[in-house]
Amino acid sequence: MPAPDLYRARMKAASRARTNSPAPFPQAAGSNCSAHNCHSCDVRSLSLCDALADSELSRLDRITRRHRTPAGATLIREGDPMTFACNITSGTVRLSRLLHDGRRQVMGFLFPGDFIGLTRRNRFVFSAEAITDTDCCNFALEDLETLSKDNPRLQRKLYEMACSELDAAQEQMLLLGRKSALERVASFLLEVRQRQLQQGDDEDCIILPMTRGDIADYLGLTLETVSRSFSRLRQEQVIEICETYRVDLLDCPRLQDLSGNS
Amino acid sequence: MPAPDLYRARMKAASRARTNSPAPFPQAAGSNCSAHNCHSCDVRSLSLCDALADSELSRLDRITRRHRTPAGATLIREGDPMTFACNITSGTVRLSRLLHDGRRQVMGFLFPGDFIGLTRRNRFVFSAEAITDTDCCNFALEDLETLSKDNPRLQRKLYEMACSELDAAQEQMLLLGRKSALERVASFLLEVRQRQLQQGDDEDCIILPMTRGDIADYLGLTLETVSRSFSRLRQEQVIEICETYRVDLLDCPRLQDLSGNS
DNA sequence: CGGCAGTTTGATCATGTTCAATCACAGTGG
DNA sequence: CCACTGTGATTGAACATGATCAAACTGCCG
Repeated sequence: MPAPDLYRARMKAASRARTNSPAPFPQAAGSNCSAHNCHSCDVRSLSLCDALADSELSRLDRITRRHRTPAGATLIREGDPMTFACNITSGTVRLSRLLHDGRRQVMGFLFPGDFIGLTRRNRFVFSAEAITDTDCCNFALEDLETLSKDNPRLQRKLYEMACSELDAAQEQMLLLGRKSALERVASFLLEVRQRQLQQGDDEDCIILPMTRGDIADYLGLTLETVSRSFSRLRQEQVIEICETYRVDLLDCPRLQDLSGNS
Repeated sequence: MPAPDLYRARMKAASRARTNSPAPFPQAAGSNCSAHNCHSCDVRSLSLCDALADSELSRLDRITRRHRTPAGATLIREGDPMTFACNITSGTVRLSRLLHDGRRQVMGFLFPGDFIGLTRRNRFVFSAEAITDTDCCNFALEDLETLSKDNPRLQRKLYEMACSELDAAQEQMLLLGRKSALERVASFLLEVRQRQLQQGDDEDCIILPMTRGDIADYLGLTLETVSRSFSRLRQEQVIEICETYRVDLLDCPRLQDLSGNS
């Protein structure tokens, strides 16, 4: 059973810990994206907006359904019919898949700008759970298809997003198939750093809103092994664990070496 | 070092073993696909053809460069600039990635109809090697982009291929992250069966043109572990190893159970 | 026949898992 | 205010799965 309260506490603390914490959703709802000054885009930019000309944005607006999901709650349940796609605008989401006996594989962590729905299946094969309070924009699949039919740029954008995800998935296959526990954890820390750089947080102090168990299920390890790897990196002065969910990357070049990516 | 001669021998034997062995490339070069009666499509159907109206096929024809690669030879070297995409029309190709110290992860095996080039990177991050003699159609990336720019159906087809690959990659992440050795091997056999069903070989006797080492590097195991898993499945009467590279699936339901997919 | 590449099988080893105890921290209630 | 509780993290010890090392086997080709 998840513990929404604790998750929310973690989220709040993590949020506080960020130097320039962005305005949360309720305030941002009426604000406009810098590129288009439009309603559909959020502060952090809704990735589909980039693909649309100003004149087409109102159509996107009309098919957009905003949702807020509290930390610990479920956005999508494994097996749900795939009737909509979803764009995260704030928060962190965990995508995971279960084997019949309860073994879990976390397929990925989603941050603002990330998209759910790049699949040809007619049901979701993973569940999506909010790790922190999460805002997203949902689009009925048929609406999105209608819109993309006469929007080559939107179609192109979807294609590019799928390709990017594929690149990331292949990177993860290499990690899961061939890397040692320490290499996996080092790679993970660098991946999170990379994501947070893209978000504009340009420090070497990274926020990990997910639990050690989540990280373990993402890396194909147990939470104990993840914890031991963190400890070892700390002992070797490569990282500093400021708080459980806040890690300072003291020596990124070293971390790069340890990640196995030459 | 690869052993081209042996690979070729394996391929020939495997080919002979198929009941309805299709005509190899040299003869098929002038033949036309059933759907369009066109030059670009091969007997086994070139996936891009499906997306094009008859009138547009000549444009595809003009940018198509056919290649034959002998077994054991390299189509793409890791690090090569991504200047072209590639559609396999016959044969089997291995996509693999190396870690600096030589550990190898096989990202996938490609069969007729499969496509290389669904990425946003400007260099190939994997190498592609022909396991058997292989025919493919190459397209300069800029030509393909020009063509897809005013062909929404082609753009859509590329998007769908990327999504399919993504679904497959996520399946593989679950396998690599959470399945036991035996479950991985069982899943692999069923995957190959599924692929060969799609190719029209509707028997429970599957052909494995790749070596045990290739399979191991695909499943994140060692070749010894793969071999032992095969032996165990044989002992338990779930499969019969007719020849090294030909396996009879005696009990598919059982294999399904053993694969971990409930 | 001998050599070679690939496979199979056995014995030993090591990495990461499992089981278990303790710690840390926040929230809660007497 | 402080003990009590619950969740998650850390650390230790024993264990197991799969890796590594090694030898024998198979089939093909020269």
